[in-house]
Amino acid sequence: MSLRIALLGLLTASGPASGYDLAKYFETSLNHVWQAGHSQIYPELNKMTADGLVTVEAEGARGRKIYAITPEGSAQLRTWLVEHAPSGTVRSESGLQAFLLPLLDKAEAILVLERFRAQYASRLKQLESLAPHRPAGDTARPDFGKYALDLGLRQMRSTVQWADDTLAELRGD
Amino acid sequence: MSLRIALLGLLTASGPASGYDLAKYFETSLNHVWQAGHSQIYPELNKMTADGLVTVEAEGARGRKIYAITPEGSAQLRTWLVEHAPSGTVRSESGLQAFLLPLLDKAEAILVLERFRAQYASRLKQLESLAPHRPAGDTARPDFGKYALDLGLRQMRSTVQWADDTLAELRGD
DNA sequence: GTTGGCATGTAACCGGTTACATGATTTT
DNA sequence: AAAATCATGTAACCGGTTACATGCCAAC
Repeated sequence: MSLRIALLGLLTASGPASGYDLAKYFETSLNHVWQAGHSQIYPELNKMTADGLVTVEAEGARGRKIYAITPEGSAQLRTWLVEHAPSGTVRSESGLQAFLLPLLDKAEAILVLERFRAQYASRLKQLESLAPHRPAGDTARPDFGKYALDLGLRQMRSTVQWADDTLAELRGD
Repeated sequence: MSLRIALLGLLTASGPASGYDLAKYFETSLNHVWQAGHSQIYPELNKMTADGLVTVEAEGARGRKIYAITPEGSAQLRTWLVEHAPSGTVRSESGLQAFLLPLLDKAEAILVLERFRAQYASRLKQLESLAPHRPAGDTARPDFGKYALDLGLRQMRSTVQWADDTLAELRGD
């Protein structure tokens, strides 16, 4: 379900786009929140076309298909947003490593934490370099991604901060 | 893979336990980091037995099987912890809703955010009520879950804070 | 003319969820 | 005697990942 929603959301944010474009948008604007590769996107777009949520607006060179969201697609997107209570399931390999840290002796734990910190710091940097998605000169469409970006930044920062504090604690013992 | 690791970690943290016990530990100690239901756990324990990572130490009433981690299991757990760079994939329905918030008008966005805030606030409360897992009187084993709990608390707090700040912004406009 | 990016697709596999199924023991 | 909880399992399904496969067009 959520893949559909994400695709409908991106189509709304960007206007008509191809599967290829959408795959790229996943990598840039939506990457810290959801991700999907082309092998998942293309079949889904076909199903969504069959279900009337998107239409192939035009076909360009190299078999390129431009999809546009339909009114029914918009309606479904809106309904999901307003009605769907997001599932609370979390699966974080990093969190699992944090949980298991006490298994290691101090020196090893520090090494694991340093790798952890580096990974999140680089993701943070990446997010910081990401300006909210808005096509140049477009003031009509709302500022997509702005809130999610802020949320992502805060979460990344507190995660890096945790790693720093925990490293300091381990080193200080 | 990670399910195995989580099971090995729990067996290390708690000592020998049944699949049923482990399912409960998932709900309590590990819940904010990883989750798994019994239908996933039982088959996995059987596979892990076949692979020599755990053994059925004893069989109790009602077909209860007590599993213990083997040296090979410990080795594999340790290797994963030290060597495995956790994958950065994130899939957050909440984050997706945050991304899509600009689609809604102010009143609706506030409703969605309030639900969001309530959900995370209750998860935060739940985490706060969770003392780090340590069997009474046990000082031999390290303090499992302590770090992961701290990390989880920080992440929850900054998420709730984001919701509060965003609500304030929307209401102030 | 060959390399690289554009563009779409399929198939096998794996991990996780939901639902079904069964039976033993304890509590009320 | 009935209800709740303990305890283990299986099967169908679904979503996501990896790998395979193909062809077009532009730039060098």
